[in-house]
Amino acid sequence: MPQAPSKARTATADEIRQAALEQFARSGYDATTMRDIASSVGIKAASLYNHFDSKEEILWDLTRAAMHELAANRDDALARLDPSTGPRERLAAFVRAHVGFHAERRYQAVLVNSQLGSLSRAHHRKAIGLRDVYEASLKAIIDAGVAGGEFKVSDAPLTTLAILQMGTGVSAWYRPDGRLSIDQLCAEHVKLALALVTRGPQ
Amino acid sequence: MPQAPSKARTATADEIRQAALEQFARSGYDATTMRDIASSVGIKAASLYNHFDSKEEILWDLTRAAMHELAANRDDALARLDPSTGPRERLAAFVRAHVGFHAERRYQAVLVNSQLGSLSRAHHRKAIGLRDVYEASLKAIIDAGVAGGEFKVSDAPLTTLAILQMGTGVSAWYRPDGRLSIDQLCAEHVKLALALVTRGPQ
DNA sequence: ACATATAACTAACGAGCGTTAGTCTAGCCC
DNA sequence: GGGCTAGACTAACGCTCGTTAGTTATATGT
Repeated sequence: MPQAPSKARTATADEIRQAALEQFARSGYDATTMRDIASSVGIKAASLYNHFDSKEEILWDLTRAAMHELAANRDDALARLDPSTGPRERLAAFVRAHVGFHAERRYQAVLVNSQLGSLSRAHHRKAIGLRDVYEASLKAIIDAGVAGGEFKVSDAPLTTLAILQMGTGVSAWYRPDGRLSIDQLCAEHVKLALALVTRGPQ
Repeated sequence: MPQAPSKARTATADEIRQAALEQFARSGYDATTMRDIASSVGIKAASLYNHFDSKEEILWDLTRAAMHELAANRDDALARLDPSTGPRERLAAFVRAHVGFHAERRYQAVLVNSQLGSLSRAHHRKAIGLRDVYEASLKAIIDAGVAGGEFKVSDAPLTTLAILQMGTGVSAWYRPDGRLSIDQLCAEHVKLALALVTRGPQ
């Protein structure tokens, strides 16, 4: 029992993280074995325990990091805006960040979107909490737009989920060699999201 | 090796289907054991093999049925329309059927949306084929609306996926005792979908 | 009533899983 | 240069998995 519990930032630990992320996202947590992960890194399964305490700890390490990076990515995008920026531009910035993350870092996105159920109960609760905060941050933008009269929505909570869900889905089908670049994808999604909060002349 | 290979429509087989559906949807295919399923039905794991040849066959039986019922549900909704019905009403009917299915039969929907990866390669291919046909049927409605000038979209394939994804997401969070009834949910989603194909005055 | 088929049971197999124990080796610090 | 430690290794444990074999009981059809 040598080193610090889990925060190890060594090169091998990062290789393990990378291999586990790809396989958890591609095949699912249950279908991925410790021997699979170790083999990708070029070591034996038992050696993984020099870097992580358990398989679930690897999943949680990855999930936690992905969710924090998703939030940080959004914060960066919104922080770049002038404080007086209106809701339309704030929504656009959120959607660009959201969709960009789900395309550019789709393995992390897939993990967050489909493997939360494999976490321990305590970690699952924390993940749901982070997700709720993330959702609330979009809802706040929409609510502000509605309050200011720039947005018109029939049901704000449902519209929030719809916008998130459109972008989340990107991680399921996006491929780097696809028809649209990430910038185009983000731009299209911004148009779609704005359409959802702008009741046209019916 | 007694009975017909797999088409058995006995009461016990249906109980097995029901139990497996719930647990596959709730916990995932890999995390559900044959002993879990058998226990829900009140029999032993070995007895499951009087009704199905393998665990994967249960999953495929359920997946296949769910996808066919999803398509049949859409066909019913569209068949009720007058042949001269315009694209807006056709899109509305599709979305009502799509969202209604994903709320009312969310276990089947979850299976189709998140457990396809556990199918054998041959079955997986068939499932992807059915999904592609389903997606194409929505795209055809959108294309028709664009061709007729009733719809204005920036990117038809992306808009198709966005509408599907909004509805698909419902199966992940809908609960029968939730804030909105299924009818309300469908009506809201129709509004959202129509907003996506109707470029307002920007 | 008796043969037959259906569908349950108990028992177990072989494989694979996450994980642990104990060992060996190479590089770093005094 | 000798001790120490990080991190790899081999071996194996205990468990659970899907599945099979063989047996038994309960209905049904004539």
